Amino acid sequence: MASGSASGGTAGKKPVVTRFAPSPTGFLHIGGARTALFNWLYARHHGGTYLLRIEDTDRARSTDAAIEAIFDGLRWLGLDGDEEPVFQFARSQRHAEVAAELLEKGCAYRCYLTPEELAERRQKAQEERRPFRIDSEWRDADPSTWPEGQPYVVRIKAPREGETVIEDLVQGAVTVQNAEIDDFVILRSDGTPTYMLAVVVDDNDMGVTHVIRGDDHLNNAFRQLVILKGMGWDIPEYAHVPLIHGADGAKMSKRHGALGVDTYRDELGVLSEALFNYLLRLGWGHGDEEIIAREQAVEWFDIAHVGKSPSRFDLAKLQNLNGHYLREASDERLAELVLPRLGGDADLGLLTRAMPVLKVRAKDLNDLAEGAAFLFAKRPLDMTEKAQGLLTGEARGRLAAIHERLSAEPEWTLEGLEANLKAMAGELGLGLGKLAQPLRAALTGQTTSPGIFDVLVLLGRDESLARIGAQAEVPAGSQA
RNA sequence: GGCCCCUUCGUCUAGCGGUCUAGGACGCGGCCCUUUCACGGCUGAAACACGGGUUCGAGUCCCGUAGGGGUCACCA
Repeated sequence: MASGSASGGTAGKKPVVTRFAPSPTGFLHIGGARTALFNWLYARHHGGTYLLRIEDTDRARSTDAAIEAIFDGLRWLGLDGDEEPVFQFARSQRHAEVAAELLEKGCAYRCYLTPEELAERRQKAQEERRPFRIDSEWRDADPSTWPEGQPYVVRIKAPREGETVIEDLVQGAVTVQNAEIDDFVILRSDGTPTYMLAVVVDDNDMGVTHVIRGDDHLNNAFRQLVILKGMGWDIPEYAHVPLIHGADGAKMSKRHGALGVDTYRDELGVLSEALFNYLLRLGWGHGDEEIIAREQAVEWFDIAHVGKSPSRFDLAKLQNLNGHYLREASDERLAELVLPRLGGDADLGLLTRAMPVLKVRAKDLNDLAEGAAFLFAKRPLDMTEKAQGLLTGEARGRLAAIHERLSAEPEWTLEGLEANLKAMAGELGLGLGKLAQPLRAALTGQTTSPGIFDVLVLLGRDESLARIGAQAEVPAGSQA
């Protein structure tokens, strides 16, 4: 076999099966979430199946907390698998069997080189400034010469001549010289499988037809092909999606702002549909469309429009999108999401009623909580510096007048209050702002808030008058 | 360093040889709306990395250069 290609000959005919296969060594980060999204979307679009597999063969680095965090993140985004997730470690017996079969077929060999010997050779190669490629003397050793009772790893016997082509759905035709592919380890000396073996076996056994993953795996695909061919298994379609980079253009890592999706949800107050939409548009597009809901995404999604170049994560755009979805969300839902972000005194009913005027000026749940805080503040209100500045002696005098006038307000409705205060401004020959701004300060302790009449109505007659009175009663000039 | 991949406004992208004096979105500036802040509307600045080809014609195809990224484990 001098050359070959992986155009996924038979895979196209079968019902689509995709999979998202994170390793549970940390939270579900943004890049993983997008990979999951693309897999989910592709499966849904083609009426196929989307599976989950936890790649926990690295026992030292895998944690239950990470597994839970990943499931939690996926659930939140609505990207749970269609079937129970597969745990890779539980299948190591099967992996070992495949390694044994490869050994039997002569597609793999026992390599008795020790890690120390390897390190030595590697270093020597580096000193001589030549590329290091494993060239084990065990590759062609007769199995009868394999020493029993000594530790060994199983290495795949990779072809050394010719070239291999992968027709990647995203990257197009990618060619690699077979000489570049080394005899990588498939079974460690302790008998456990390596990732390279495990993925291939599991993808095969799970019936995966389309491998959609980050393009940091592109080189691995060529290695995995060696195993696939050795076993004579069907070759899946590959789609290597470019990575998401941080704002600085480098691969996202924990140091480069790769946050867990839980951080976007809990700390940044992002809605899941906003993150869904944002992630979808990172690296994929459909004409000029920007706002794309879940259903629409399923209908439109295709690998053909996945870009080939890496994209940078832009928080500002996510926030803008989030603002859009916030305005679209129901008041009840938002109130429930915001309630825990407020102190214990918050009232769900009032919060819900305030939501329509609160959400138009928020881009995330934190903004919403901040904007709602005045509703539940206790007297005396904390004043921001700017609000304090608004409460001049003159302003306090006007507040006293407003207090008197509003005390007689019969209805306390938006319309009534607006008419009343506008009339008052007219009578005094003042712009409405001269009344509204001090009033805003007195009622909210801030210089920005929802419309002042909305504030009055939300707070209600008693609380409004009390807050106005509290600021009006202070004698002019005595403030700090 | 070897190998692989990528390259349209600051960012995400549309563009699949002529309809591109390059479109949309975020961000940024201005204007309008307005009691504040937002929202919304209008508007402005802002890009085909560079050099060669191919072609009647190139952002779109090919090659090179530069730049960027990825990958080179008994990690995944």
